[in-house]
Amino acid sequence: MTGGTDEGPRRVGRPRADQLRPASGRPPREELLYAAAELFTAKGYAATTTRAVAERAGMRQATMYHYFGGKEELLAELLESTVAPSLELARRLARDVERPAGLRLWELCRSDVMLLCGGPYNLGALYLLPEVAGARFARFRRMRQELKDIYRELLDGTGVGAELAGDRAGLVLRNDLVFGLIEGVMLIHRADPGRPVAAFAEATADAALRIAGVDR
Amino acid sequence: MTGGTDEGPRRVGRPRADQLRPASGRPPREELLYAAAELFTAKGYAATTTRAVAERAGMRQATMYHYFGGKEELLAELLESTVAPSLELARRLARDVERPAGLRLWELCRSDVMLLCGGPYNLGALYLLPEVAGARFARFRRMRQELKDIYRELLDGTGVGAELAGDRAGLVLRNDLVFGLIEGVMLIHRADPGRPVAAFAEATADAALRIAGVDR
DNA sequence: ATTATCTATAGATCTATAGATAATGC
DNA sequence: ATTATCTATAGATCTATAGATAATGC
Repeated sequence: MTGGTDEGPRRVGRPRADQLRPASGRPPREELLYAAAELFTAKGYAATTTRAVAERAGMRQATMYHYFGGKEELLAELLESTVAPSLELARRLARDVERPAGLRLWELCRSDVMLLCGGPYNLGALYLLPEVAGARFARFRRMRQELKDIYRELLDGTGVGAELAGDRAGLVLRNDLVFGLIEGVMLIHRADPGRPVAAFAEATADAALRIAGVDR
Repeated sequence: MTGGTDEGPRRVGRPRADQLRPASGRPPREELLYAAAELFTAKGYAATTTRAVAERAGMRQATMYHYFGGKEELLAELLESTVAPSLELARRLARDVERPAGLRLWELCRSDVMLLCGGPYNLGALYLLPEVAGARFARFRRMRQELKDIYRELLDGTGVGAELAGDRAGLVLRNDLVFGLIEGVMLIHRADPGRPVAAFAEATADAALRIAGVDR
């Protein structure tokens, strides 16, 4: 009873107007990223205003600029922080040459679906935004490309490459189909957001391997 | 030599400023739809201004309002006119009970990919816009839902339903996966826009049936 | 002194409407 | 008279910056 309730966090800086600070306990920078993710995925990037992001994060519009240079920086950071863990796993799987490539490809697909659909908001929808093609997001696209190259490496390792008898275009096409299914998984998740994500991720990874023509 | 060159089209109404009218020969309403399709698919809906649409169509911003009530009306018409031919084919295929369901499903997938990727601009990208969830586009979404129901009807008819032994959720999931692949086909097309579309459409239809678990 | 916030606002849009204008049609 | 267009603009934004303010830290 005497102890640690959070009545006064003793913060540096001018207090916020009203009781704007949200109860989440997240630091402001993170709170802004969460707010941006929710709004960008739900309404799109261009349709989301800096005011909407800031106020959902519990601060006034101008205060956002204390933490980020602008809207583009928010999206860039969200994109890169989404693809980063996926790329990390992919690199690890690529080195793990003991296990069959088909299993590793399946695992990568499953994990990516979890990542894109499993969070509190649907990060996968970020990949569908037309703005991602913009120059500001080149770094994200480079990371995404490296990830895709690992998909191809794994697909090649399954023996599909041999089956296609050196038909390079055919291999690239299969990889594009697999990668496209995963990248667009949000379209499927949206159709029934209530479906348990873990089972959905496995089913989607199964589908990806069926597309690939791999028996796992 | 004497005859019908198009020097003076004798148009009603005030002439356009400068030589704004484009050489395409399309009527202005259609020209606006083309311009909107190009811009919406390339830059997104919210990021496209009415000025950009109008000027690409060769007229001043305000003139657009002579043909359309606003931006939303442009997108609604584009969405509906894209799904309409697909829905028409789907209805025809649903009635054509003589042919095996797997073949008909394949044909529907192939045709949808052609429709979404085959045109001069990539209509498929319209389906990825976050704005499509908006209330104004309910009619499009209803049409899209009817199309999706026919996908399921055909999938059910392939015998996958029997194989899944009345596992309704499993059937719905497979259909979501198939439909999601087709709906997101633009993500795959984007990866290599130069690929010949006809062959790409067949390969994608093949992939869809592999996802479905149908042997065609 | 440093920090996190606020208020206020300049400047740049963007949409939609009002009303003028310059053709053809009758 | 009708039509297709134009010019001009009101009103509503939206982004990013300037500069004030109210805390803590030393």
